[in-house]
Amino acid sequence: MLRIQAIRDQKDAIIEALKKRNIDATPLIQEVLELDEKRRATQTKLDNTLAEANKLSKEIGMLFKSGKAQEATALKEKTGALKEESKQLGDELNAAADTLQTLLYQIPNVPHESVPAGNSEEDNEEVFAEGDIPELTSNALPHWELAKKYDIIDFELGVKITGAGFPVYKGKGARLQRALISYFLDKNSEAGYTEIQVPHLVNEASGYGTGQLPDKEGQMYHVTEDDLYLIPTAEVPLTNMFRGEIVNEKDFPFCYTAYTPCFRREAGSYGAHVRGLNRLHQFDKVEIVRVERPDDSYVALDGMVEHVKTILRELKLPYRILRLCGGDLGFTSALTYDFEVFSTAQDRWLEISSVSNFETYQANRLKLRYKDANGKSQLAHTLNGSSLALPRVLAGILENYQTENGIQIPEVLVPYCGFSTID
RNA sequence: GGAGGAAUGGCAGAGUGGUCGAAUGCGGCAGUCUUGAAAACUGUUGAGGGUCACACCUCCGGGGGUUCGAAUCCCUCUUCCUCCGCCA
Repeated sequence: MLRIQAIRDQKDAIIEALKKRNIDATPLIQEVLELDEKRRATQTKLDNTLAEANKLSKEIGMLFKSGKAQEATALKEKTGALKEESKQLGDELNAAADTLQTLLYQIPNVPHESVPAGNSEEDNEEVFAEGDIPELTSNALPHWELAKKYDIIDFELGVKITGAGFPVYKGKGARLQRALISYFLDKNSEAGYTEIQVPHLVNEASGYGTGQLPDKEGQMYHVTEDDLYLIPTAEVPLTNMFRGEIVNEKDFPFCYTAYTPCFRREAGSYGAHVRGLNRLHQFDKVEIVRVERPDDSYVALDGMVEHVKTILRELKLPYRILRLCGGDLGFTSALTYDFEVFSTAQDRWLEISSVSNFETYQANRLKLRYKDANGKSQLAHTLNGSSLALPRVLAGILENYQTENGIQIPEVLVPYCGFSTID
């Protein structure tokens, strides 16, 4: 959520920047400012009323103490009207504050200046590419065929147990999954990210903290009995560790990594592009999250991008990095880099990581602050990225590493797997 | 799941109707002393709204109530602890 102070100070710049997202925020911002004005005016009135009531109460106390009960009783009568007034003003204040909050939730984050304008993924800007696209034989198979051929992933079995989008990994497939998780976690730990295990269900407040709520509840599985949500990403519990915290400036940066399964309803996604591992309701992901001092957050973002690069380099997968355009940028993000691996047998790019800087947008919702040198509270910056999402990396490995004699395991994974070929 | 107890500032912990945003200790920060550090001593140290700055207002787990007045009394929810039951 944008800071109301920022909207007051830089209204025009914010409206201008939001145009990159192809929205005209003018009416919304205008409404916000009017409401903010009203809220503050009401607050002042209420404060004055309460101040008067407080004063009277004190006087009554004194009078009773000095035995002047009659005068005290006379004063009591005056408080009735004040009470009535403050109640009404309080209700007005709450109503204004609630509406203001609702409006603020509707304004997306302001894109970073480097974000290109654009409407769709077509307009994303390729900023980097690396790795050779392998020459496959003419009878090369997409990963879902390979999974069946070597009996390592069973989609039908998942349908039987749960439903579409819940695959069952078997034998070397399961082992390869576990190897990837361990490998990613090890790489992240080496890079200074502290490994964490988090709950896979979160409460409503956490959903609001990172921005899944109130807008995207349809994307999360909701356990209504206990009012908990299955996490769509480890970002939610990891970032919410900091909800309501005031951290010490000298403790920056905070770097965490966690492996979790991720649950997404993916309502409305069907068709060829969601075949196999391309889009699932449950998948595994290793996430990295950072909390930074505002001045350092873009250096940190670059650092995260470099880190993910080293992993893909070691896996020897062909990939590219896109800077998302305004139209494709997530609601809460200021700048996002997507990593895509080339799926040779499908002849398409698959998104495997998304690395974002949210600046103060999440921190403002989370009330995640630090004390600056002057002892003032400031909002921190939050960032996160996948490092990495498993299914599409797996798809990339299966397809790009397929040979006549089976699927070769990338060298760095062999020690984790305990085998070098799936055949 | 049943019975009882508890929730106060970074932490510990006092406060059971008015002068309490809250004693005290620890921790943090600044200073004195010291070549420097430690110790000792002195000062300072919750958050939010509001203001040019003050004033002022709100917050003692969340919500509601009683009262002129609530950290303190009542209701309710949540969480934690103890005992019992169940159990990976």
